[in-house]
Amino acid sequence: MTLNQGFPLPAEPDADRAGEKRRDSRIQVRNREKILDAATEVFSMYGRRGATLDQIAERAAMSKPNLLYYFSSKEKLYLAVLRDILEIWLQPLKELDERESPEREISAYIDQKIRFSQLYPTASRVFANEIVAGAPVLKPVLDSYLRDIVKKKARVIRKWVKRGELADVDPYHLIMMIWAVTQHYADFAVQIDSLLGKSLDDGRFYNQTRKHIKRILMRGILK
Amino acid sequence: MTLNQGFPLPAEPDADRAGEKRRDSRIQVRNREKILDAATEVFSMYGRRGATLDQIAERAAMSKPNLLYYFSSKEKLYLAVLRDILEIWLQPLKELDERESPEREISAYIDQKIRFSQLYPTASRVFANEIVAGAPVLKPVLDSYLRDIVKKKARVIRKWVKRGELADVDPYHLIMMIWAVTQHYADFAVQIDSLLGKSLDDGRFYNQTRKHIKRILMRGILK
DNA sequence: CTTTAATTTTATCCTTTGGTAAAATATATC
DNA sequence: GATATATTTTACCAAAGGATAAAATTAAAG
Repeated sequence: MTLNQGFPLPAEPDADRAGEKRRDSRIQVRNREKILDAATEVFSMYGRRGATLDQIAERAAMSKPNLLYYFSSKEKLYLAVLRDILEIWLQPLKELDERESPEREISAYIDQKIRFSQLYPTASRVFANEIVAGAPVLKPVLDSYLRDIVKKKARVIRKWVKRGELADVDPYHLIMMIWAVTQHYADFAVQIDSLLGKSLDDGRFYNQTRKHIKRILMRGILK
Repeated sequence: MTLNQGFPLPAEPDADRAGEKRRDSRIQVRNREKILDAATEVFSMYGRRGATLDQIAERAAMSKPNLLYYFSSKEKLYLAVLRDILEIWLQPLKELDERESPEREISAYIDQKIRFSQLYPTASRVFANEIVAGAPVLKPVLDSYLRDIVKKKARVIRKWVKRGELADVDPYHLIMMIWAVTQHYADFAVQIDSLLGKSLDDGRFYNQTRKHIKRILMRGILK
């Protein structure tokens, strides 16, 4: 639940208790988690600004002042939610390894991204909401942290192309294409439900989706 | 600006003036448009609930009560915005024609979708926001109108597959893949800007993007 | 140029919302 | 089991936000 390794989101998600107090009693942990879960859901439906503390508190089954005891403001809570999401969202990309074959690596990457969409659709939507809204909070992180990682991984992909293991694709476009397609199934889940009555929760559909995406993309980029 | 041909959004976007009055004086038209434009921008940034009439009014350079003279509630205004968007969003799909080759048709479809992302990125984001939020307003439309059209077009794609002109792809997944990839460039424009410092407004980038998407997708689905 | 209708402004209302204060209760420590 | 600390509840508050009323102004029609 910490998941906070060195990117510049305004330090300490819930920094009020500034480094004193022996922290994290059992009840602390439980309540923070309850709140973060509730907040994720509410933020995903109403956005950072449209979400209300009352809604979040209700969903977390506690009073609003009680919630504010754990996160001293709505903004801090939102930040804490984003922080958690970003880290798991980004993890798979970090694992792209140039020493392996692109076939294997990109395939694995797609798998992980779809898995993320399946496991954390709500979190994905909070993230999507933030970006669609113009990344009012995350912009600095995108400009630095994300940018660096992607640049590094673009280099990996370019190397594969040079080695002739991959068609001549632009690394950035490829990465974004994978993001777009895999996240779509979480972010636009309602639409998919309307059209197909299915969701990634359905194991059959999950696999069909996964394979379909991979088939088209891999065919499109492998030599 | 009407663009309202028969889908069941709670009839009459701004239905107060219920069918009397000779409508649409010059000033009416101008102000409604100013408001819709302002609203689109504000809704795209803050979502249906986070957006405020004050912001919209300010951006439209008029007082809040004045705005409410044209759209009698925030909800009606939101609806009016969505109505306009959905129609242009959907238009290209309607044009898929089974009598033409899939190569030509799908290629043209992708072109149109990217063009939409270029021309109406803000509108695209309002739409994205609505869907990500769970389509609280559009759900009925997705369940009926959109569903029917997509079903019809899925049939077209299936026909191409049967004729052997297309690889064995699932029509629904293909359509959603195209949506995902093309919309991404409008909806996640900030992210792209962070990573590349580019946007579809840049003609060079626009074309590079278009070609790249088409190259990978077409390669992935053509026989 | 009136007279009528459309538009805009000003003042105001009620509700929601983020947040605080302080009292009350529960939990942990000695 | 008393004392200190952590947690929760109750009672509020000020600002923001959607909406209305009615007066004031502007535009259109005859």
